[in-house]
Amino acid sequence: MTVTYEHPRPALTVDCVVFGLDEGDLKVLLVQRDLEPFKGKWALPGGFVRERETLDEAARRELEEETGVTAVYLEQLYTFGEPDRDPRERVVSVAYYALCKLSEHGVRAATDARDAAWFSVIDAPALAFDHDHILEVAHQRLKAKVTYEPIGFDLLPPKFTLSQLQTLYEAVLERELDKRNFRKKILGMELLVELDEVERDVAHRAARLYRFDRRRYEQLKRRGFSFEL
Amino acid sequence: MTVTYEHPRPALTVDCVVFGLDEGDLKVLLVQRDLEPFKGKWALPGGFVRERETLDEAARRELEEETGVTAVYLEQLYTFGEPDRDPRERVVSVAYYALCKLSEHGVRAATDARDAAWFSVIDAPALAFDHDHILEVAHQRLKAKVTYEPIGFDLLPPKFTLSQLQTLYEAVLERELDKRNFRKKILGMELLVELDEVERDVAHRAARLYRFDRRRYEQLKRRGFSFEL
DNA sequence: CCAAAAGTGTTTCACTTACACCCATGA
DNA sequence: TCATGGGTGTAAGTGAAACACTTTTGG
Repeated sequence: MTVTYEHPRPALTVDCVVFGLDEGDLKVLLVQRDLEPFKGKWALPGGFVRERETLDEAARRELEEETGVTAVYLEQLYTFGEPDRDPRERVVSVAYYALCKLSEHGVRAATDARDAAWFSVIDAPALAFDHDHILEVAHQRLKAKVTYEPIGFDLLPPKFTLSQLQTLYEAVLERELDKRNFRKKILGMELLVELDEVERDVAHRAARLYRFDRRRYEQLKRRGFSFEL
Repeated sequence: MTVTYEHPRPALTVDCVVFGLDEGDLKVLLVQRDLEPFKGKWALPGGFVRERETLDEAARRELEEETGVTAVYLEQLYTFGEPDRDPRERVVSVAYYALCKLSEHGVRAATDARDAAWFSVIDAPALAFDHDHILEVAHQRLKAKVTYEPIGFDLLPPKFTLSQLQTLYEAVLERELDKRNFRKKILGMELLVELDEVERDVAHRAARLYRFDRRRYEQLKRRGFSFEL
């Protein structure tokens, strides 16, 4: 038996809010539009979902095509479907947010891709479509999520100092943290592995490097442990 | 200037996971399909998004059309877009979850609408499409959200006893709570108004009735208060 | 008077918070 | 030797958790 349907079919896109961390500054990756509408304006990377791909795949693909960024933490954020969010026609957009290690992607995004660049999240330019709003929602979500899931590590290089980690949290949460209490809490979770290495090329005492033990986290989580900052 | 686009256009639907509370039992509202595919199977209420309505509006409309339920807490949950989640063609579904006072909607849903009925969330029947999965995700979300936003009150009648409230939390969270600690905590938030009324027609000491002071909650929230169970 | 649920305080323990100085290093 | 951030402990306070009996009411 075959059934036929008649119903409107809005266009479907994915858009990605990609966060990166640059020296204590939370940044977002934007692309400059080279087509109308909003030609010349900055926007979130994204594009149409293809026939046979999942939404997650579409987000990853568009991100890679438009900015060269790959292999990041990626999570669906929210779906925006106001009828007039695109002036041409109805376009429903499934928004994602992503975290990436700016150290590994900073260059490619600027060269490889058409017109991609990193902007500070505070004082980003006015964006095309409703992308300001999407960015806002993504930032809120990141702030919330970072306190109860250890996703912050996806913004740092694999080896990092405790100060870098603290600076990351201060940047994302937009408030200062107490150094001793922060270290006590983080180390007390036993999710970090202390490496036999220190940072290099600093004009002061070199800090010890750590790495995040993701395997251990998964293990603890299964036993009911919950990350809490 | 006119721009024309070529890209696939999946069908777009909304589906609603409606929760209700029946005597300490968390229930979900389902409709029986009267068309192929999955004819005769139970499914989440939902349907196609119209040309000029927002996704939220579509969710509310479909819910009302299919089950008669109105005026509930409604929040977007997640968008499901696996290419083969619908056997006919590609259908992307924006899922919502809703809370309603079963006391006010129990009857209508069973009579007014085609084939709607309430099922216990634990031991619901196997559902059409990927609706089992959607229900699962919604339940997880509800469990999480109920601990940091006072949305549980949307499952209770306007006037309720502390025991009812505790039973609600126990049902949603699937664990027991300590009576004295629960009351201490809830009353300490000063979000409940003690009424000059007690419950009626019970074969034991009648409990005092309370109502949730939403206005006060909004006020406190703006001052930085955060609900936490 | 019995059954059933309402209502009520205290103690213990763990965790959060506030807080300041010495150390190691490279310039 | 100086400037810069690295690294460390304790005390006080707050909030969570455990726990049992008396009261009220209707049947």
